[in-house]
Parts: sequence; C-alpha cells; structure tokens
Amino acid sequence: MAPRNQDTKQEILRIGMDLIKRYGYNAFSYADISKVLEMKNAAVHYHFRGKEDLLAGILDQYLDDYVQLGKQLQVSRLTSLQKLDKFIERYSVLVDSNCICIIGSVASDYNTLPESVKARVTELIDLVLGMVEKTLQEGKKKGEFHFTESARTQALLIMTNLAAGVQLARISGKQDYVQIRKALLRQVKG
Amino acid sequence: MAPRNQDTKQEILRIGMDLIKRYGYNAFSYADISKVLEMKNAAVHYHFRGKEDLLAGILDQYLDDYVQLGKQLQVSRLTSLQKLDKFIERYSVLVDSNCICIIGSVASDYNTLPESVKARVTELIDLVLGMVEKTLQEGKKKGEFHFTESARTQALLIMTNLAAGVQLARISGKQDYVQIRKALLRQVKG
DNA sequence: GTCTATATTCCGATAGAC
DNA sequence: GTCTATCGGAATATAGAC
Repeated sequence: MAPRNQDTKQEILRIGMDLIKRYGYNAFSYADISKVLEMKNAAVHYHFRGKEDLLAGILDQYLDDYVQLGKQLQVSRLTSLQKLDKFIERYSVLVDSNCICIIGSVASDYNTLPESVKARVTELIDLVLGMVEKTLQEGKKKGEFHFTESARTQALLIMTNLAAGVQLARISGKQDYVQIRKALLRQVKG
Repeated sequence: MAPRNQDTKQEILRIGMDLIKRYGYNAFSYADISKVLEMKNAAVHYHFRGKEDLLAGILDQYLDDYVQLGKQLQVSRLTSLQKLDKFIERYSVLVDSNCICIIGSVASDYNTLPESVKARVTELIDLVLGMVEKTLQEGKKKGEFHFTESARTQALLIMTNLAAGVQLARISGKQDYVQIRKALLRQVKG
C-alpha cells in the first residue's frame, strides 16, 4: 500500500491544478488547499516547500499529461480530425467546469511568476503547440485538412481561439465557445 | 487650473490601468501605485474607496475609450480594413510594452472579481465585440472583406486570436503575434 | 516522516491629523 | 479636502512537536 504521504501529495497537486485554472496563481493560497484536506495550511509546506515549488509540480504534471496524450495519439488509429477533436474536447470540459486552460492561466500571470518556473511554461506551450501542429501537418498530407497557412501558424490560430475562447465563455456564456469551436473546425476542413 | 485632486485621481487611474494589464488585478496593490506617486498607500483610498472601486473606475475609463474609438471610426473616411487595422494596432502596442489586453486580463481573473464590477466586464466585451462585428459587416457589404462565418462569429475568432495572441507573445516572443496578425487579416480579406 | 504552533511580512482599510 | 499613522487580517514560510 502506498504511504499516505504520496496520496496527500497527489491530492494537493490535484486541488492546486483546479484552483489555478479556476482562480489563477496569485488568487489561491495554501489555506485554500489545506481547508479541503482538513489540515493546517502549514502542512502543505511539508509536501511542497513553497508556492513556487507547488507551481513547478503542477506544470510538471501537465507536461507529463500532454506527453502522455501525444503518445496515445501517435499509436492510435484515429483520423487526424479525431485527434484534433480529442484535443479540443479538453477545452469543452473546461468551459463546463467554469475554468480556463492552464496555459492561458499561467500566460496571463506570466509577469508575476517566479523565474524558476518560467522555463516550464515555455516548455508546456511548445509541447502543446507542437502537438497541434503535427496533427494538422499529418491531416493535410492525408487530405483530411485543407488550409493555406503554415501548420505552425494554423496551430497558433487554433490555440488562441481555444485559450481565449474559454476565457470569454466564462463571461458571455458557452454559446460563444461553441461557435468558435465549430468555426475553427470548418477552417481546417476547408 | 484643475485642482490637484483630479490630477492625482487621473494618475492613479493611469497607473492602475498599466498594472492590471502588466500583472493582473490580484497581483498589484495600492502600495504599488502609491510608491510611484511618492505617497502612502492609504492616500490612494481617498481617491478610490477600495480596490473594487478602482477597478470599476478603470473599466469605466476603458468603456469611455472604446466608445470614443467607435465614434471616431464612424465619422472617419477610413476603409473597413483600415478601421480593423486601427483596432488591431492597439494589440501590437501591448505586445511591445509587455502587457496583455484589459479584456484578457479581467477575463482570466473573472472568478475572483468583486460582483459589483462583473457587469462592467460584460459591457466592455459586448462593446468591443460589437465594434469589430460592425466593421466586419460593413466591409463585407462593401466587398472589402470576404468570409463565410457570420460577422459575429468572425469577430469572435479575431478577438480570441488577438487576446490570446498577446498572452502567448509575452512568453514565446513577438514573432508568433505577428504571424497571427497577418493570418487573421488574410482570413477576412478572403 | 508528517503535521501544528508560531513568526513575519504585506495587504486592504479606517480613523484621525493637518 | 488631502494625506498619514495605524489597525485587523490573511498570506507565505520556519521551527519544532509528535
């Protein structure tokens, strides 16, 4: 049986990931996390020395997640469109849970982030953008997608539509996000 | 001569507008403002009772700004493309000053904003989106623009490209923003 | 090894000085 | 009318109890 320690550490990560997507890095505190776990806020410091270490842990987790998703897609027999949709689906989930994406969250707070984690933010963005670009490239080659921009630029367009789309949707409602989602798919389907 | 009071109030607004675009609502304090003006942080409370009143003032200022821009565009003899470009130019300025747009900033922090100002955020978004939509509609009618989505949806696509574009550009560099800007213009020019 | 009691710093805000 | 001295509370973090 896994020691309680690892469970607690994972729980803290999970709660932190939710809070950062819901409120942003500067707007949540260790107390928010400890309340959920019914402990003192100082207990969180045992598992993550300081808030910037927690942020690093959260970003590492997302990096792992997306590496995982990339591998899954690579060995899958999904069409390129299905792969793209699997990626987009993650954003729809965010809208339903009143959150924004991790990338938009840390990007908005970028100037206030500790220097020690900024490199991880860059890494995450490169990873995710690369994934979308690759899927687009592959789909174009197979004749599934038709677009005239470079795959990289098209990936940038999609990423920004989605990232800001979920930000807007929290305010003006899901309908706007749904329209954006449909439109960006039409763009690549040609 | 205007009383010092109004000058100070305007200065506070100006500094607040910069800080919210640079660091976000939750990441700046009255002390940050008072330091610049070489007074005690409590002095700011005289001009704006509390932080949420300051935020309301900032949003009102942006609402005024955009109403003003709307009127300017309406009476101008600019082509629709030039009007759109005038709007987009505001985002280029942000990239150069290491800021994100006010809409993206408050949208990212939306769940943490005081209830009293949320309506103003909605109002600002409606105003700006409406302006872009109107320009697109007009340009399409004149044959300057060619796009198949509804003007409203196309405006959503452009707004999200720009808002998240400046967020990304702060991290991955201006080049990404430049590519996005060029691509979204190609989209509407057809 | 895991968590609590406690220190320190900073934030937003009030009461009152000039 | 304009700003300062100061408060109450929350946030991050350390030292040490169990």
